[in-house]
Amino acid sequence: MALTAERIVDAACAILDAYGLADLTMRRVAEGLGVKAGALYWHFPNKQTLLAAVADEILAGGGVIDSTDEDGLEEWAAKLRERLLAHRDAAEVVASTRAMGLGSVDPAMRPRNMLRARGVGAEEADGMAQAFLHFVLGHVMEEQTQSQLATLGVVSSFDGARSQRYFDAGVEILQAGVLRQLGGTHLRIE
Amino acid sequence: MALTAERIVDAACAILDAYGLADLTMRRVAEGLGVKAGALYWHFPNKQTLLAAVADEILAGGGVIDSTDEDGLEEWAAKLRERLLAHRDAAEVVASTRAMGLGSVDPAMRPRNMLRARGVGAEEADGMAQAFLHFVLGHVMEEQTQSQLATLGVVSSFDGARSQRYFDAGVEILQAGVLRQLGGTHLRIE
DNA sequence: ACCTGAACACCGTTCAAGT
DNA sequence: ACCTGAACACCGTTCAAGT
Repeated sequence: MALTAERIVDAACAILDAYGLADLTMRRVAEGLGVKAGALYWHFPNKQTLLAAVADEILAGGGVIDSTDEDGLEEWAAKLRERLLAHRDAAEVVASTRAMGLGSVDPAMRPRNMLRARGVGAEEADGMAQAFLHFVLGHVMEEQTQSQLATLGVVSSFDGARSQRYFDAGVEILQAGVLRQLGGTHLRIE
Repeated sequence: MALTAERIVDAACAILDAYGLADLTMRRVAEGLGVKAGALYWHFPNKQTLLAAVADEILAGGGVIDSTDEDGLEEWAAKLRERLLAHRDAAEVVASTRAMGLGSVDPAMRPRNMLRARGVGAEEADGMAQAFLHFVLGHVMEEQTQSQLATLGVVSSFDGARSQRYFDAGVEILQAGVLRQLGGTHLRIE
């Protein structure tokens, strides 16, 4: 089997899911492919770039454009959260990739387009989309580390239902804020 | 000079400011103090704990409780951002420390108390404070990596004014969302 | 073109031994 | 009590050399 970028990304994802970001090392990815670590550097210039490809895989994962255009910001946020929760430490991977300016899948594109389609100006839509994205990433990041700590028995237990409520509340606040700024005419809650 | 936890934290902060989080290693901190790396482990059980102490220092830094109680959420957010921008990679340090459940300074306490003082229920205030905090941390995290990348010449340049506008816009959206929920029908979190 | 072998310059952490 | 010396088990990355 030839070593391809895709196979490397898949192996990296498998390690991420099974052991977490801390154990996602070039040596372990190589080992999972029956290859030496140095071989990976023919396909990726460095670890960061590989991680960015993993982030892209996470964000693009499953249905490509399954969400109908009728969906609102709340649905988008919920779907992004689901996608992140599907892979261990995914929020951290995406957040750091994003911060470094890497990754070709921009998770803020959809909300930005949704807002623009409803008449919001370019910069304003950008700001709103970023606010949503920062909230989702921050929330899921904390969610994933907390649940991980609970699994390790370091902390009592992780209350998933409570976390879900906090997420919904945050999204609702953001949604309400957007509504208010638009004069409540362009957007609908729900 | 005796090696104390405080001196170690100060040395770590100095390295953080000068070289960034990537270069904040136990060995370098020790070197800065004219001591061997192993010595640090008599004062801190591990690197994470030292980093948590650094996060506390960053958050508590300067005026302890200088902000008057008359300040609103916007002022709090602006001050937190300022504090984070004062140290390189500070947002990342605080975010990861927070996610791990470490650190004794809780940056969400003030906004939570402010909201509670205005009659918001406990869980609701929690959710709102978290939404604000996630946004601020996410925003500043990206701000700091972007400006860092600009310094390294990797990316064209960092537009501070634009970033400031985005921050203000995000805070305003959140503020508007909170206002709306306080004014009209209360959001039910359950 | 694609991968191995082997090294380089690091890490965090531990712990006997010194003082 | 507090720190050194020295090791252990790793890292990411590079690159001559093999095929």
